[in-house]
Amino acid sequence: MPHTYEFARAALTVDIVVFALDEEDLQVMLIQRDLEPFEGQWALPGGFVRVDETLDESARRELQEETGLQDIYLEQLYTFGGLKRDPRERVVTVAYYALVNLEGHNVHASTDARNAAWFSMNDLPDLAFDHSMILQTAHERLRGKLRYQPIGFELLPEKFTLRQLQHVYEVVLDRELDKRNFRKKVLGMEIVKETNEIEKDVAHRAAKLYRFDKKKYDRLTKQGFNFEI
Amino acid sequence: MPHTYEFARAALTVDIVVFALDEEDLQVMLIQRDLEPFEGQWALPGGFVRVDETLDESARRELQEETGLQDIYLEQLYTFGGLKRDPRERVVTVAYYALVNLEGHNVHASTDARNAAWFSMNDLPDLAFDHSMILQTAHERLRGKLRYQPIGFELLPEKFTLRQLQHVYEVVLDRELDKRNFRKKVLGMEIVKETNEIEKDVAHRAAKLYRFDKKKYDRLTKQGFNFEI
DNA sequence: CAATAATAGTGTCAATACAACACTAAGAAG
DNA sequence: CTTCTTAGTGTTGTATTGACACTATTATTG
Repeated sequence: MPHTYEFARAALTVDIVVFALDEEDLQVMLIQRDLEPFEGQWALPGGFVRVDETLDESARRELQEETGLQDIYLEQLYTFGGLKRDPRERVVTVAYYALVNLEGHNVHASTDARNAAWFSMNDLPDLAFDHSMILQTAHERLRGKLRYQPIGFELLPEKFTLRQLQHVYEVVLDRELDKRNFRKKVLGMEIVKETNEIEKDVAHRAAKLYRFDKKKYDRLTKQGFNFEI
Repeated sequence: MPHTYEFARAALTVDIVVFALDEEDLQVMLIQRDLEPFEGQWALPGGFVRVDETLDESARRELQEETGLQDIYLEQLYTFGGLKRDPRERVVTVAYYALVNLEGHNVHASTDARNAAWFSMNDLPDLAFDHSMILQTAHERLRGKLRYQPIGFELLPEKFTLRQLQHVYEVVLDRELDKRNFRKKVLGMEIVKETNEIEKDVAHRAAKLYRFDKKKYDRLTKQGFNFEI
């Protein structure tokens, strides 16, 4: 047994699972690769980490470059370090996941001469590298986190109806919720506050708009409050 | 703005937060560094990832080399990639946390001519690098995870009393639990099964020993059962 | 061997939280 | 003014939680 080993100086990338919500489904942003390997295939947005940036910075930069998204919810997910996950050489990737609302941000359909698009989580193409596994891990994490922490707001515009909020939970948790119980619970937690506006341009009675009460949320969190839904 | 950037080929390490439980406190294993930087200071066990091993393999190998521990609960925690976390050069570390029971494994007090020791989480020395932050992150994760998943068994020997199990929860969650309610809950979940043995060498009535019922646990988990305590 | 000391082991009840359930109100569209 | 669509609202039975105190068993000690 040798006394010295070759240490990995792995190429380091970040990959980002960007979730959003349309009327129906949970959506994820994918980018069509314009380079080998996996040229033409769909993949998660991401890229190499630069020497002068932290992992978080790198993830934010890639997101901005590839999708135009800025100032959104972003959280580190997991680090994937399989030996053969990139056929060229060893590449370790730090995966992140992000939540955006489609109304508030206008997402580049295409940047860097690359083709970017939203896909429903219920109708995904084959993905490059091990990105399917990363995506699955992100989906599980989102479900788990939403259950206990109010991150559903990140998928909605600043002002939203309780119907929309319920829809977030139904889509992500993949089960129907009772309207009355849901409203009781959310209003009971007192982490949304009513605005004096109502939704516009709907062909029926308009619902009140609410806003996430971050201050109250932070105060309750410090007291160890539990936001289970 | 240049068209090419220098990509990070960061040195990659793993660091492992090994938790155990003594009669009183949650304990963590630390190793006294015998090299610069931070020579003489206490640090988490860990080391460089080799080119031919995955991250998980690397974590298990380091754990084995530095503490003699094998076949224990090990889970990836978070990846720390701050620019200055190592004063020599950029080093990205993938942190893991592990749970062991002190009775079942005999842990090297010392390996590699290094000084290894258990420290109470309530009485920690200054740590090298950003290891205090890693340790804090691990502690939060352990608390969060224990709350919803039955990993408390990993800190106990194969056969244990309900008193011991309750103690795990009390120490990790840092609050007292009611004995009757705790027993009701754990037995109600049916994920422990009684052995026909009792504890030995105690100066009072001996308690029954139980064993974690992994099969039942797996079955219930697949059905989406929730193990909240 | 009797008394003591230490922990094992057990049940009830009140308060709270949860889940199931259906109708009226408001506004838009024709 | 009729119809359509979604907003908005309470009650009740059931299950879960949390608070609470005593007897049983075993080892130890005098």
